[in-house]
Amino acid sequence: MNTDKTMIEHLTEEYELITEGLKQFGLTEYQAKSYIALVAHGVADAETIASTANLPRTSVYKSLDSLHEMGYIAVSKGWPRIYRPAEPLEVKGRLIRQLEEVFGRLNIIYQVLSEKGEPQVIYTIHGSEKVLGKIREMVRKTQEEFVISTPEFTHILNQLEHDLQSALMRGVEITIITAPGEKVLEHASVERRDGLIATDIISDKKRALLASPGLEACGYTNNPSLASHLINFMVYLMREG
Amino acid sequence: MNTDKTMIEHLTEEYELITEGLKQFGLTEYQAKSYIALVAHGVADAETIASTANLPRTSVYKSLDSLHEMGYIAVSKGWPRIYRPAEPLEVKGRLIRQLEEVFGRLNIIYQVLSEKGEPQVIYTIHGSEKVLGKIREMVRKTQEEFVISTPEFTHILNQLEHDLQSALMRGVEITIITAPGEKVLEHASVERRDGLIATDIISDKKRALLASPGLEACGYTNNPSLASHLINFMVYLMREG
DNA sequence: TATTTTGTAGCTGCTCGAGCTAAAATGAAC
DNA sequence: GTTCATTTTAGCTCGAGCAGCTACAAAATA
Repeated sequence: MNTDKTMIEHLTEEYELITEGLKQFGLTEYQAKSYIALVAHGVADAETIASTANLPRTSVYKSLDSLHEMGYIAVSKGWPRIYRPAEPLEVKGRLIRQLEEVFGRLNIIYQVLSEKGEPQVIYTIHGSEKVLGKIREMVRKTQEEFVISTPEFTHILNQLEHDLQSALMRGVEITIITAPGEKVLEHASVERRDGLIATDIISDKKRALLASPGLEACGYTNNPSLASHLINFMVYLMREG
Repeated sequence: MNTDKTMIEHLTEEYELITEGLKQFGLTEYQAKSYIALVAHGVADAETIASTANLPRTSVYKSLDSLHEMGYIAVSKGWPRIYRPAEPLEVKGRLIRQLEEVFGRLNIIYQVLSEKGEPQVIYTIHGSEKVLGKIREMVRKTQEEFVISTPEFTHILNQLEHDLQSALMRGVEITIITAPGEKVLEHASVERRDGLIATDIISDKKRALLASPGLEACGYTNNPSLASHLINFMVYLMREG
C-alpha cells in the first residue's frame, strides 16, 4: 500500500495539470482554480469555491466576475449569488473557434507567400525619410505602369521630381490620384478626389506600398500574388466609392 | 477614393486582430508580433523581424528564442541565424490537442458529477483540526462499513476513540490498514503495512476522504459515483502493490 | 587591425495579478 | 427598528514578468 501516495498525488497532479492547461489558454491562476472548483461542484456560492480551491474569499468574487464576462460561468441573481459553470465542451468549442479564426488568418498570409516561396516579401518601414526612399526605389524599378494615390502629391513631387521625370522619359505610364490643388506632373493621367487620407502605390502590378498619412510608416511588398490581391481590393473599393 | 484609409486600416486591423488572438493563447506581445512577421516573410533573420514588426532588435532575439522553445518556429545553425515559422496549421493542431486534453479531463469531472446533479459534492478542507472534524463526521455517519488506511492511526485513535467505539457498538465493520507499531482498535480487522504516506478513508462505499500527510489538507466527496470511482482506483492499486 | 554586423547580458520601469484589509450592502434575528 | 452575521465591493501593497533600453561580447568582413 505504498501506492497510497500515488492516489492523492494522482488527483493533485490532475488538478495542477488542468490548472496549468487553462492558464495556457488565457486564464489567470485564480480564474483557473475557481473554474475547476466550480465544475467539480456543479453549483456553488463564492464561499464554497474559496474554501474548495483554497483561495482568499474576497478574491474569488473577482475571478468569478471575470469568468462570467468571459462566458465560462453563469451567475444567478439571488442573494447570495449562486454560480454554475458553462459546460466544458461548450467552452472548448468557443476556444477552438477562436483558434480557427486566428490561425485561419495567419494561414492565408502563409499560403499567399509560400506559393512562390519567395523570401523577404513584406517590409514595414518607419520614418518618413525611409518611406520616401522606398518610394524612390519603386519609381526607379518601374518599367511600365505606376499608379499613385495620395493626398499630398506636391510633397512627394518635390522630393522625387527627377526620378518621376526620368520614368516618364523611358515610357512609364503614370497615373496620379490626388486632391484638388495639389501640383502634378505633365504627361501623366491625373484624377482629382477629395477625402484622400493614406498613400497607396502600385508599380507594374507586382509591387505595392501602403503608407500612413504623413508617410510615417508603410507596408511594402514585391510579391506579385500579394500585390495583385491588394490591387483587387483597391479596385473593388474604387467601384464602391 | 476616401476608402483609401479603409484599406490600410484593414491590414492594420487584421494585424492587430491576429496579435490579440495569439496573446489569448499564451504568447506575449513581442512573441505574437515576431511570429506574425516571420510568417509574413517565410524566412528571415532577426534584423528583418525587428524592423518589420517595429520591435527593438535585441528584444527580438528573446522572443524568437522562446518561440523556438515553444515549437512555433525553427532556427538554422548558420551565422547569422535564419528563422522559419512552423506551419500555422501545425501549430493550430498542437494547440487544439492541448485543448482536447484539458477540457477532456474537465469534462470527466463534469460528467461524473452531473450524472446525479448533486450539488456540493466535493470539499477541500485545510488545517488538521478541520480535517479531523471531517473524519469524525464521517465516522458518525457510517452505518455499515468503514475502511481507513493511514500511517498514523494512533493519532487519529487518540482523537476519535469514543466515536470509533460507538461505531463498533452499533455494528459497523471497521478495517484498519496502518503501520506496524501503531495502536489499533479491538474488534476491528487490522492489516499492517510499511510505506504508508497519505490517509484514505472510505465509508459505506459512498463517502471518500483523501488526506495529505499530517492531515494538513484533504479532499472529501459524498458523491456515490465519484466515491466508487476512487474505490476502484484504490483496489486497483492494492492489487498492484 | 579596424569596422560593421550579429548576438548576449542585464538593467529600469511598468503592468497586472496575488493576497490582503476595511467597509459597505443585504438579509436575518430579536 | 436595531443589531448582528453574512455576502459583496473597493482599494491597497507587493512581487513576477514583460517592454524597452544600454552596454558589451563574438563573429565576420575589409
